[in-house]
Amino acid sequence: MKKLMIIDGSSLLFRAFFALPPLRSALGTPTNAVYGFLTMLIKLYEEINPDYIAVAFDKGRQTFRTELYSDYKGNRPDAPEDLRPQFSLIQDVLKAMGICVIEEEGFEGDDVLGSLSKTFGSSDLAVQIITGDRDNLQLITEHSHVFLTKKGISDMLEVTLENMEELYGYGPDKVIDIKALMGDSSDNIPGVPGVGEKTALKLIAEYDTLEGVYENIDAISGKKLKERLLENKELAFLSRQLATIKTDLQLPYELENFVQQFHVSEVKPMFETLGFTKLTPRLVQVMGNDSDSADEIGGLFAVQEEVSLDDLADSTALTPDFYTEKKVAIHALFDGKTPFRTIDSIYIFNGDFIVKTDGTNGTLLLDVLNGASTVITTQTKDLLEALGTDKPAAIRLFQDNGTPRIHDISLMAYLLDPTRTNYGYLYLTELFSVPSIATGSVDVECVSMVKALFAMNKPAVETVQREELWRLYETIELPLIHTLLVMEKNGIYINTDKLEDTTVRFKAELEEVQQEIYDMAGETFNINSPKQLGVILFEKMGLPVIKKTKTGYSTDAEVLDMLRNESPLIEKILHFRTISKLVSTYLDGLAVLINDRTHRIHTTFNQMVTATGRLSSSDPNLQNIPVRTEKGREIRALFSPGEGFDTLVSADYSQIELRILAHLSGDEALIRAFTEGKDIHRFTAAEVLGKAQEEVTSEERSHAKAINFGIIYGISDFGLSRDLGITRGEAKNYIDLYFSRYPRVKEYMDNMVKEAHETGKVRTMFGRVRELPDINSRNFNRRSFAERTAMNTPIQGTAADIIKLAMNKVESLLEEKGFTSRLLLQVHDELVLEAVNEELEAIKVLLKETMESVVTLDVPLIVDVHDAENWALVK
DNA sequence: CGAGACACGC
DNA sequence: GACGTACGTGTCTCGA
Repeated sequence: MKKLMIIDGSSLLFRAFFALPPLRSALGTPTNAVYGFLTMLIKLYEEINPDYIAVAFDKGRQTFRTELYSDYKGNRPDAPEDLRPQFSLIQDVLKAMGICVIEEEGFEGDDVLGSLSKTFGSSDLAVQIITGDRDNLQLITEHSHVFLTKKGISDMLEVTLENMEELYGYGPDKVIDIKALMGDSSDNIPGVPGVGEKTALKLIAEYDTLEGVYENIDAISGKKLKERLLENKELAFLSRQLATIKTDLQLPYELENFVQQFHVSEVKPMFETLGFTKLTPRLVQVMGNDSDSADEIGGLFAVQEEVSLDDLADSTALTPDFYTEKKVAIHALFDGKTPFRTIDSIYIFNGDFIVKTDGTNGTLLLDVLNGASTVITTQTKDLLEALGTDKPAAIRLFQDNGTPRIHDISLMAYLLDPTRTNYGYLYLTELFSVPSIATGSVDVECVSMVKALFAMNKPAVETVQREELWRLYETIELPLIHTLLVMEKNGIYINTDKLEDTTVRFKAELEEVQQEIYDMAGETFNINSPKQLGVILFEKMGLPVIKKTKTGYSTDAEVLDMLRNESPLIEKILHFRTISKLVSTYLDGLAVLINDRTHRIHTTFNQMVTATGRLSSSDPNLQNIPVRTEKGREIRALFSPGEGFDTLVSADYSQIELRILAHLSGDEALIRAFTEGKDIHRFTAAEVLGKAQEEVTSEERSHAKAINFGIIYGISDFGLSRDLGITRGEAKNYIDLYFSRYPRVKEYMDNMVKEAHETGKVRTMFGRVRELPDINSRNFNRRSFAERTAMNTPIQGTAADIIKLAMNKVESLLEEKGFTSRLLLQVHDELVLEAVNEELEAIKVLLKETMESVVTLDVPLIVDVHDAENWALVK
């Protein structure tokens, strides 16, 4: 049912004024009452979520009541000086917020409330009257409720036809008759002198109305009382007239006038002037926004309908009836550290009821998750983590017919647009057009979240299916959650003795180099500060400035490399940088992340970070452990098989991206190179230079390697010239030559860019999509970037698809065959496992066969598998 | 606390 | 002629 909220503006403003300490805007205007009023308004929106709203104010001191009785409200003091200007201020603010403000000359706000309530209240429209004045209780009907402000500004009491008798001992119809007898000192309504609340209540309870009292006057016991009643009969009837709120004013309003037209752009500047900095977003959240500045406020939607915690049941409600064969939405809060967190509390919504419970009864929760037909959540990995122990919880991801049971809405959103930085509720509610999350207590928010989740399920699934991403979700991404969690929980062992030893040695070396640098520079400075280093190199020593950054001289490795011959100091700086990086990021960084219980390192694999579909790894990042330099490999050598395991195994795809390029482009020469098992860089050099492969020099090969690399990334002659230290013209020649030898590659690249221009997106072999909004930008930079992305993403993304598919398959085979050996890491084109000797050969075969056959391309996929006592030697 | 510079991986 | 290899994460400095 729709709701009309009518606010007694004068009453609320008074309340707010006295409830809050004095506040002033920067210009000195008192603002506390206005601020308090708005705070109450937000609260009301949260509680009532009205469809229509009007605010009524008193107008003029002279009303029909003062004509009847000149002393009406005669004893009321003037409003405080600081309050008076706030009456017009609040009206301006409300009007700016698109809220209908009503004043009626000669009448009080109450009369407007009464008349609106009478006019509009019906079985189709519930009226909610907001006031601090109990007189308004007379307006209560079956269609109109009164919310009375109590103490402060946040406490409200809803009075209805049903509960009024209980609360006050009488109903709405008695209010005016009681008042007629007892009077009201605040309004200076006389009543019958000597009759107070008690007597008035008793009389009306007995005789119903004022008329009834006088008709039965003889039956009234107490001589004095009878006398007073008779003496003041006229005054009593006058008092009743004064107390009676008018409900028959003809007001020129239609319901449509009470639809709020909220425009942030109009309200925000006003609030800024008043100094209400935090109010705008809160208002936007509860009132929604008329799209005029969705970007500015983050595109919030209308807030959810009222979130009541009254129906929040505990775990006793989790009977099979609650979840069996039902869709449930789940949101949980966690305790502890990854990947061994536990559930602090969990909210489960089955579309009708919400249960909140803790994680103590894990079996029950597993039953719920496995008994439901569909589990809707954004926390699949976290739930599998917290409900399992050293392995992911045994929760079925698929129904028997193979369709996903777990609907991870965040993961779906990632597939729909992988370029975003987060997939939280704020974004999801907007993306799938459901009301945004209510704010308030943790309970209110979590309840609001499970409700939102439930509502998102349908639009999310439909959108994913419409965008042809469902298959990707079910065949790759959903099962991957399990695989990733297995690896996270497994963790990888680090040789701590060796770690300590290496740390000591590297730190000593760092000290030494640092001292040498200070000696050579003739002063001490912070070598880690590019700014200070720049001063030494380019000002003190006068070395040529090669490159500048936004903030000063560039001192990066490329620059220092060019300055190598200028001073022996440069070499030392580079050396310092290398060691410093290894010590801080890797040695010290890894040491603090060794788990106390497992003595292993447990990274987090993130599935929803990269724009291309790759994984990322963090805390720590185990995908960028050094490998290129001798010193760096000392870090890598720290990673070893843990207790109960004998060796580390690495399986890496050889040239997977170039192979994918060969397949996708269909280029004959490239396909032939791979089919014949050629060294692709040597082959390319020979092709491009038009000579025999045996005659290719190592320099020529490395140039070709750089070209191959560049091709994958969307080459430019400038980039290549910089990489190879050749002129741009020469680089361009190389590229042209490359494309002339691999014509279908050129064609493929052009096609990708063309397709992107036409459709605004590109896809991988498995349908993973990436939108390229800048592809038709007039800005050269942005457009060029998008074009390179169009060339690179299908290749890199397809590689990501393939290895994800492979690792899922490897994991399920390891489980199926009951191997002890297990997956530890994925590094883009490499899987790392720890194995026991008895299984080693079988594992190696399993890896090679599984990974190579996971997809059939026009070129062979080749996987190199090795094992060794540490990760550095596994090659 | 965020931006910038830098460096590590694929 | 612009811009100038894709994709990440972590550490450190520096200034608000």
